[in-house]
This record gives sequence, C-alpha cells and structure tokens, in this order.
Amino acid sequence: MNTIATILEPAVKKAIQKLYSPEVEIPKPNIGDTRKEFEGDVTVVVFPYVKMGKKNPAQIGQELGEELLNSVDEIVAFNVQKGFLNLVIADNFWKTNLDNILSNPSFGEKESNNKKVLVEYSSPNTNKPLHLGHIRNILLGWSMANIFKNEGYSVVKTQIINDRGIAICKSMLAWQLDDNALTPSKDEIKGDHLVGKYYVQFDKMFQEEYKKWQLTEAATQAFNDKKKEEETAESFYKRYKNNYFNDFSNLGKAAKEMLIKWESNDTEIRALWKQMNGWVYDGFNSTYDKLKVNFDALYYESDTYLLGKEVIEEGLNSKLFYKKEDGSVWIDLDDVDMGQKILLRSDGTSVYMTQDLGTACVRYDNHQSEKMVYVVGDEQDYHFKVLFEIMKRMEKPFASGLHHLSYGMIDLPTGKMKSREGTVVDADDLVAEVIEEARKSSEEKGEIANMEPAEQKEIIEKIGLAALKYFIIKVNPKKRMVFDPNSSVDIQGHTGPYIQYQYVRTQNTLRTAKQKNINFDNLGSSPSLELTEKSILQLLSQYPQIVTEAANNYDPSVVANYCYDVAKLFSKFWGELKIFQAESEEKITLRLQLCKAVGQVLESGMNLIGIEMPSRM
RNA sequence: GGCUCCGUAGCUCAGCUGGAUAGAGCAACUGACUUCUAAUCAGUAGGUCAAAGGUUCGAAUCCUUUCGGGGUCACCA
Repeated sequence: MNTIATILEPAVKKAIQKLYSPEVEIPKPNIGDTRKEFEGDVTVVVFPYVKMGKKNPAQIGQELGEELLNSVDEIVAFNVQKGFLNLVIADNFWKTNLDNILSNPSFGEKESNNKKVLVEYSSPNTNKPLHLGHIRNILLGWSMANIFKNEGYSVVKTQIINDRGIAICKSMLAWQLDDNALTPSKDEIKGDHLVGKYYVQFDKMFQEEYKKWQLTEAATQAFNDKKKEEETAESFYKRYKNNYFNDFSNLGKAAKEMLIKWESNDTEIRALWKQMNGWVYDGFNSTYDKLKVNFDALYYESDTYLLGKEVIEEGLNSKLFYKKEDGSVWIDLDDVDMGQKILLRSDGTSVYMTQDLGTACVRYDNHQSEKMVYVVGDEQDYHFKVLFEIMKRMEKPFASGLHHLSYGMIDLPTGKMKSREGTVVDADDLVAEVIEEARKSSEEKGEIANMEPAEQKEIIEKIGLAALKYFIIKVNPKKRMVFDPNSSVDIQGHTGPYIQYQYVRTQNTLRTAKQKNINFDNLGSSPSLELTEKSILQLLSQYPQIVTEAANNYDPSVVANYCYDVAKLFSKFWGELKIFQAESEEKITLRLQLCKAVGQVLESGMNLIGIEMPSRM
C-alpha cells in the first residue's frame, strides 16, 4: 500500500529534476508531518534544493509547490513558510487509507520474505529463580520475535538453559546436606524458588566456613604473601574469596568433586541433578505461562558445553587461530583492537567462547536461519563482538546475520539489584503484585463487577501484565532503567492500561453502534474530515513503517511509543467530537470506522509487544 | 588506563539516519463526570538538551575535547 511519503519522494525528485535539472544526484527528500500551527499535512524541506535551483528558499518552495500541485493528484493546496513547503493532502487520500486498514484485518503485516530468524532470550541459570532483569530480557526477545514475524520472517524462539556447572552443584550440595531437605510437592514450594533457596543456603554455609578459616594460620600466611601494599584484611579477604573456594574450602572441594562426578556421568549425581533441574523447569514454565511467553526450541548447556572443538580445529587448520606452547588456543584480534582471546584451555577443555562458537554453528545446521539475534545484557558486549568477529573471519554463511540485542540493567533507586543483599526483585512476586494492583483499581471502578469471576480474573490479569510489560518495553533497550519496587507500577498516564482503556472505548462504541443497529460498512458520500480525524488517519497509515523501523533498529520501544501516540490522539478525538451526535449519518459512519481502525491498529501493535487487550475494563 | 554505552523538566522517559518555537507521563496547581466508560480530557507552571569548541543556511541530533555515571578488558559462564 502507498503511504503519502512513498508517493511524494519520487514526485519531489522528479519535480526538482524537471525544474532545475541539477548535475548532482538529488538526495532523498526530507518529508515529515506538518507542525500543527501551520496549514497542511506533510512538509517538504526545501533547503537541500537551494543550491540546485540557485534561488532563495521561498522561491524554490513556491516553484516546487506549484509543480507538485500539478503533478500529484493527492495534493490540493500548498503554502511556503521560510524554507518549508507545506502540502495539503486531499481528504480522499486519507479515506482511502481508512478503507485499506479496515479491509485488511492484518494491516501492517508483511508477506513472507522466505527468511528465517532465530531469537534467543531468557537463557536462565537453573540455580535461581527469574527476576526483573530476566523479565526485561524475555519481553525484548518476545517482542522482537513478534516484530520479525510481522515483517515476514519465519521465527524460531529459543533459549539456552544454563543447567550445568559449579553453581547448580552448590544448590545440590546444600540440599544434600539438609537433614530435612524440602521438595516442591511435599512443602508446596515453587521448584525454582526451592533450588534458589539452597543456592543461598550454600553461600551462607560457605561464608561461615570462610570466616572461621580467616582465623587460621593458613589464612594469615595467604594474607601476608598475597596482599597488596597497605591492603586491609577485610579488602584482601573479599578479593581472595574465589582462591579460598578453589584451594582451601571443604565445601568448595565437595562442590567441585560433585561437578567432576557429574562430568563423568555418575548415576547418583546425575539423578539428583535431573530431579532438581526438573523442579526448576516446572517453576520456570509457570513463570513463562504467567508472562504469556513461550519457546520453539530449547538448548541445554549440558548438551552444548562440549561443542565447538571442531570449530577450533577448523580455525587452527586455516591458521586463523594459533596454539601456545602450553596447548591453549587463541585468536589474535589486535588489528581491530579486540586483543588476544583464548578459545580453548591448555587442558583442552572449552571456555565460554568455545561453546558459543559451537552452538551458533549447530543452530545454523538445525534451522538454517541466516539471522540470529541474541538478547543478552550489555555487560557481554565485548564477548559478542568477539564471537561475531570470529564467525566473520571464518566466513560462516550466517556471520553477517548475527546480532546482539544488548540491553541495560534495571536499577533500583538505591542502585544495583544485589542477590546477596536480598534486593533482587523476584519475577513471580512482581507479577503477582502488579495484578493485585490492577484488581484493586478495578474493584474501585466497579465496571466489571457483574461479570463472571473467571472473566473478571482474565481482564484483571491482562491489565496488570500490561502495566508491567509496557513499563519495561517502552524504554529504549540500550538504556539502563530505574524501577522502584516501593511505588507500584503506574496504571495512569503513559502506561499500558491507558492504551487498553482507549482500546476499550473503541470496542464499546462499536458495541453501542451494533445495539443501535447502525451499519457503518460503507462510507457512501464523502464527508469532510476534521483536523483530529485527519491526524488519526495520518498516524494510522504510518503503522507498517513503524514496525519495520522497530525491526531494523531491534527496538520494540518504537512500537510501544507509537501505540501511545495513537491512543492519545484517539482520546483527544473522543473528548472533542461526539460520535453518535455527529451532524450527519456519513459523519457517524466515518467516526465509527475510525474507532474500528484505531482499535484494530492498537490491538495488533500491542500484541507485538506481548500485551493483550481486554474487551472491557 | 584502553575500549564501550549513557547524561534532555523535580522524577520516569520520548525526540538522535541534521530542519520551523525541544515533547509526553508522574508529582504540583486550575477547571470538566445527569453526556459514546473520568484508568479520561482541557489548561497553568516547570529546560543553559552535562560543558566548551567545530562542521552548516540550520545542531538535542554529526565531529573533537572535557566533566560525570555504568559496563568491560579471566585458562568464570
């Protein structure tokens, strides 16, 4: 479908060519919405053509305006303000647009481009429950998956579950050491929370052990040998914690032994590992269900952690990698200022990078996705830069389609969330809280009080989730954002529920029309458009490009903010123009059609960012 | 220290592929519910776009420097 910009761009170029036949290439015309204080719908900036026409901006604007008025049917008038050419577009063009939207329920959805994209998100560790940071990650991944689907991609949603390693062994060990060890069924604890509890428990026991050790001679010796100049004992022991874990700790030793047993496939340990991870997956799945997200393909680190050795061989053969005397394998990325990076340990075992190299190749083999998006926090920017650079140098077919959707951390007003200080905002708690808030407001309002309880519950959940999801997704992913757990998530103003409310207004109006037996399928003769009506149509027509922009920039916040703009404009329209009291039947028809179109675009836009619309609220 | 991201109203954020007088929400203040639902609307007030240079017809936006904050620079994942 044609938007006004796609019609005007070539038209402006053609007009300039005809008027001034410049020798240089004509740049892409700069076309935007006209500021509301001037007459017109779209504005062309004429400054770029001043040199070509060798006249002043006002003259150029005048000439260009006249030429466009003659050559473009959709333009009915123009005026020139300084270097800006304001064009008035025919009402009919906007009404055709409205038809277009209404006749196409999936307006904005592009046809299949026969390309495949794989989106990885969430990717939790199995030793603790999901928290607010994961929620941002999950919502970004989920939104991008929807947005790509909308752009015509076939999408594979995936996560890699970090189900192995020393961390889960810590939880397992603490569980084993507990005489009254809990289980989810017996003690009615959500599995991921239970395992997380034992992870914390391990750390507690370890800290106690460490404190005791600090009084021993071995500790004093380590302090004297390895402290930096003038370093206090406190600062030294803080720094030395990992060394202690590896070299002295009994608990550390036990955990490491467990990991070795796990690696050698010890039946007992594997059984315990399976059991505890199973609990965690039940817990995760319940959280995913609550957030209404899912995955198409799962990868487990326990399956992938040995991958990548072939890639290493390949790189060594092609001399892209080199081996040090001790047997470790490296790549030299000094020429692009990324330094030397280790790819394989001297004992021949994998590092994080080895695994990711291998996993990327396996995924491509599995899915043939030329595009792969990793939703991972910005603390891993360097890792992914290196990973992608290596893939590029190895000339992998998918190398140019790799993208790291990097996002900032969510801070508390007091600073970072810290698990050790218990300031981590738990995902389940947060979801429950925000739904509770929605329930309270809903009760206060009383609008849905006489509905079936099940229906009420569904609506309240939709509202609560909208508040939470919108709050997070409206912020540009790159930015760090602040979340105050003490003040509840807003439901007024620039929020998800506000947009839902405007949507509900459109649906109510349509219901009322039905009750009144008003048929608004055909516009018939053409009533003229009020300013606000025109603005709405203009904004709605931009929806397809907005989604494309979001896809190209890997930024769902673009869609979120667009939906707010639509909702706000609709609300203004609602306030100033009464639908059923319009002066003519045609006007009523037009406004009902507008309602329907707004509802339609709001619903699909919000769905892209994982927010569902209630029918009433 | 190197690299990198960020700095816009009291607070939370838009605007950044250069365009007209920098926009929203929250908080504050004024008004509007017998009216298609007030989870709303209309309005007032609030700005040295961190600072300084530069590029140009035009800079919050691009470049340089400085300041402030975060991240990262592991044979951890």
